[in-house]
Amino acid sequence: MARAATTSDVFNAIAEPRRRQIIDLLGSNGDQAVNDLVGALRLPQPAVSKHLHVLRRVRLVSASRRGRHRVYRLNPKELKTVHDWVKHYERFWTHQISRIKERAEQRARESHTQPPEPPRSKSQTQEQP
Amino acid sequence: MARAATTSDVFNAIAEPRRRQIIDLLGSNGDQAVNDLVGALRLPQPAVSKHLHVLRRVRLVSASRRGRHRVYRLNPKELKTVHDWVKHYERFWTHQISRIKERAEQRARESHTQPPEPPRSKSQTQEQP
DNA sequence: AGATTGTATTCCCATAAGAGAATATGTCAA
DNA sequence: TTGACATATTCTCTTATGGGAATACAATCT
Repeated sequence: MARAATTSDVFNAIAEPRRRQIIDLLGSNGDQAVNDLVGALRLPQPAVSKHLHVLRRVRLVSASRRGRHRVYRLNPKELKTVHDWVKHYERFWTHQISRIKERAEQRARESHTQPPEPPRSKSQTQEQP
Repeated sequence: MARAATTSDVFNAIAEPRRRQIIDLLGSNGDQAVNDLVGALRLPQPAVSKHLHVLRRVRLVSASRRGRHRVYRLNPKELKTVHDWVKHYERFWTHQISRIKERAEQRARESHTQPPEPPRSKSQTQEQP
């Protein structure tokens, strides 16, 4: 199997930095026509249209005609999926107290799931990628 | 140019559902050896090793030898990048009050950036992808 | 040393990507 | 109509993916 389509998922759609940039622009400046985004992103128009196409497939944006322009609007609710997933890990970097607590729980989990193995001569080694 | 490498970025790394699953497993069950993950994911071992390789490249996990096992540990701090980005949009779905406020601000932004265009015969049309 | 277990790496394949260039479609204006 | 403008679609190309299968490497046991 190849990599999942960018349109298969919000996670895949926002993996592309340009698309996050588009989201940010629509979020901070409000609705925009394609050419406004082209100007801001300094990217050829077809590229922008293609990115918008992906974002529309996953419903992160919606489009409406306005004269000859096509105005895009952010639909931020679709980002909730991402937020919901990643917020579980928020506690790991927020407050010192939570972090200390986390480490204790971590150790507890380890001692539950990892029954002490027989002693080993060469013990654990930290590795770099 | 092709799509950015999965190892180029935390965003790209977590686009793959299996890798998010691995992160979740390491997060909830604590450190795990590869075979533990293989059992939980019901995926061939090489596949798991490859996903772990990607996660290690972006520092989402670290590995250490323990006898013949290789134990992987989650490094959740790397998810902060994602959280920081997506939390800007949190207000859009949390409380009703914020939402109403947001809509007002949105309208304000629009009236600033979009000078009223000449009247149009066929007015705006909502479109589906 | 040889066998066994745990994990990583390599090779092949089908699929899709994003960029660039060219072109098609759609809408208003004279 | 013709033409200009705004946007979308289609083509080609290079590159990377993730799965499967086979194999390589590493550590321990007998």
